[in-house]
Amino acid sequence: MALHMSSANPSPDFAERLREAGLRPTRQRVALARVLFEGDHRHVTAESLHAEVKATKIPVSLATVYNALNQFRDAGLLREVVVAPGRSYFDTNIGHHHHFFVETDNELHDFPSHDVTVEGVPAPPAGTQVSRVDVIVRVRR
Amino acid sequence: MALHMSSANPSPDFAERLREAGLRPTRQRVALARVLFEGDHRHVTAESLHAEVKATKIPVSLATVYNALNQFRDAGLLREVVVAPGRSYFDTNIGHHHHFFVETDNELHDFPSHDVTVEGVPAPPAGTQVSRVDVIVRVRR
DNA sequence: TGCATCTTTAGAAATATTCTAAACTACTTG
DNA sequence: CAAGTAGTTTAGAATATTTCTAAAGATGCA
Ligand SMILES: [Mn+2]
Ligand SMILES: [Mn+2]
Ligand SMILES: [Zn+2]
Ligand SMILES: [Zn+2]
Repeated sequence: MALHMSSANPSPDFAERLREAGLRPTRQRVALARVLFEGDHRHVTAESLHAEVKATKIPVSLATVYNALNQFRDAGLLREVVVAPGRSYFDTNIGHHHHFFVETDNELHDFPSHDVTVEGVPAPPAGTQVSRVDVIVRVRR
Repeated sequence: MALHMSSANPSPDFAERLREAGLRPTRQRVALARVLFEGDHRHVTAESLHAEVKATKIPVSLATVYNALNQFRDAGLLREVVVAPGRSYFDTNIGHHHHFFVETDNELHDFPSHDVTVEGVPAPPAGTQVSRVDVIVRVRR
């Protein structure tokens, strides 16, 4: 019986992916990319990612985690989802989708947007262009 | 020619409204309620509201503004809209509506939801109930 | 290998929000 | 209307998140 391949990463050459994004593949950035991108899609906070990477014995400071997350986001490798004051998640799923946010336990779950339609939104304010539409469905237990 | 009445406040008895919400109508809370509720709908931050109320010569601390905003929100007098890390707005419009967020100048604009439909949202995670659906249309100049 | 440039880091700083505990005030009851 | 009490406000400290600084370190190119 064959092992499953990770869905989105047939050849996990993280150094190459970073170079393509215009970022030097440093030890810290490669370690962060590996944790972020080698498995299924994730929603991480700076703190949670920092804890995970430190557990792999690669030395990395929290400032570097913030730097890298902001750079990855600016390069289009991640998107940022803000659900509550002081609760910012970085999302490795950069395709079109929306979120359930379970307020009672601070969990974020994806749902695909291919079935979701947001209709009837009026024209944006004069002189502006839409950059993204976020739908957050807040739920509680 | 008659003066217009403020749309939502035919009799602006703020003390009474606070009592109905289970809050003692203290000098600070009445002053905050007046600024928040006497005109049209508003989107304020704790800092901006603090500055406004201090300008009316009612002494009020920033801690009290935070306390009051959280209490007003918990009482259903306000809702909170989080658009970016560290940018939380309190919204005096508690009816169903959604927002344009102009990222380039941190402005929040309402749009009515009576024309907006969000369709195709899957069933929420098992054991949870939807408390609210937020649609934020992010735009830039 | 040498060098310029970019990156990482510890620690300080900035920002936003909450907490503490003491002083104060609104409502109740006599 | 004079207590009494429970709720409220406050300054300042604390917490939490994120960014900045400047010095040391790593990367990639010649
Ligand atoms: Mn950021
Ligand atoms: Mn809050
Ligand atoms: Zn997601
Ligand atoms: Zn609004």
